[in-house]
Amino acid sequence: MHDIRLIRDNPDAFDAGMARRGLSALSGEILSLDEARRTAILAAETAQAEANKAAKSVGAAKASGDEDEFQRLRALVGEKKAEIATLNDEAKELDVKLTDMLMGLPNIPGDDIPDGADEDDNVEIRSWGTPPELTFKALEHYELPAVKSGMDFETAAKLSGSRFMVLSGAVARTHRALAQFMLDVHTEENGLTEAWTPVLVKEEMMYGTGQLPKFGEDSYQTTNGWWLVPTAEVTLTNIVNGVTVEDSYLPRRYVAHTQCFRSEAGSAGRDTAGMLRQHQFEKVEMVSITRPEESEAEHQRMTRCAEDILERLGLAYRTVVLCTGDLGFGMKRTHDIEVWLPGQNAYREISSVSVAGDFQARRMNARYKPAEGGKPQYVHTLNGSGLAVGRALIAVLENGQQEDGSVTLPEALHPYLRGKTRITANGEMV
RNA sequence: GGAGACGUGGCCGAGUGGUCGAAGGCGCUCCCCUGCUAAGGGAGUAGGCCCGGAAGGGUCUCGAGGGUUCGAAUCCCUUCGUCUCCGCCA
Repeated sequence: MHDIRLIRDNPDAFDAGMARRGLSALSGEILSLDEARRTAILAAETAQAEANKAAKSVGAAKASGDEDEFQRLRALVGEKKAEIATLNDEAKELDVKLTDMLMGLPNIPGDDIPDGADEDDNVEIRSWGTPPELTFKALEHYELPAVKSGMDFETAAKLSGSRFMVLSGAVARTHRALAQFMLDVHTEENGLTEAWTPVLVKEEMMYGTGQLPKFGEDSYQTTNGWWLVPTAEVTLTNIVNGVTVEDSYLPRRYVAHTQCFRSEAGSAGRDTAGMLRQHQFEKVEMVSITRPEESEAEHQRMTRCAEDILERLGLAYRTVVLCTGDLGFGMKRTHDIEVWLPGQNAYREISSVSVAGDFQARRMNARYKPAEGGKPQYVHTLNGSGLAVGRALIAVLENGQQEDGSVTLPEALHPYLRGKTRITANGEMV
């Protein structure tokens, strides 16, 4: 959410920021609403102050035995009551209106990110590794002989419908190994704190990180009002919801491995084959809570943490910075990391690492006490996948495919597979 | 799920209708005293919002929301959470 004071102080800069998001100038409307709100608050509080003053005198009048004055003041406060209620309602209504408006507006893109309409305008900032040169026609993951028996979409469709999968045998085990591997690297070498969180959350938390109010269709809600998290960003970031932490708490770096649930409402027909885009998937998610001055460096650090996983797995990738048109609602800057998928002959997103600045912190009211003293300040928040486990599985399978139909598994995973190194063409792990 | 208890400032803990944003203690900050890692004395020590150039003032907040009342931390209702006992359970 935006700071109304900043909009007041510099409406043009605000409008310019929104313009980069393709939104028309809104500061005029916002500021007139803000002014009406403040006028109403002033009126309500003035009336309240008068009533409070009289109410305080009532006791004194009673004590001094001045019955007339006592009755007069009683009546006065009684009269004020209705007036106050009306003024209060008005002020509250305007305040809600303003908050609703601000809650619906996206974050202002960072100065350094490219303008653009869609993903075609994203800019590559680095790449690593080279796509394997295969002497045979590369298959997609679900076509691989080694995978066929371990990835069952028909049974999944029977159980749950489309965009679900059932994994079994060597494929299921590789999937599990990947998640364990990522967690170990992040906790033992990248300095992140492991967390385990709910995947059902209160509605308020979805507002905190920005899924609501605008993107409710993308997620699932239970009949009693819980939301299924589309990413552990929701739980990990909202750990500091409503909290003022000590300076020493920062920077705080979490990593969690959770299920994620997405309706994929807007992507009908896209990536329907295989397990690239599912309603339920696993992700190892990183979240950092930082001091404001640290968040930019943290964004680089977190991006490296994600890239690190791919490098250890020997998977070629490229990292792009999203242009304004592709940038998520609550983010200032996002790095997408795209892994090479031989079966698609393309780089596909496997991680998205973003810095939100104080945008989420304002929504959550998450603050810290600066070491140098003074008022509490909003923290900055960042989140990134490290990595999407299902997609990592796809990448490992496709990049390891051999001409004989078997799959060679990355060395980094061998310890997690008790020394097994490959999946044979008939789906056996050996 | 049933029965009961509780939820106050950084912490502990008073406070059952008025002068309580809230005693006292601890902690912390500053100052004084003290020739030395002790003791003592004094002052200060929540946040949001509104007005104001500032100083300062107003308002709200005693888990949250609503109500009773001229007036609520104190009474009533709802709700969330914690604890104890019983039941159930991965």
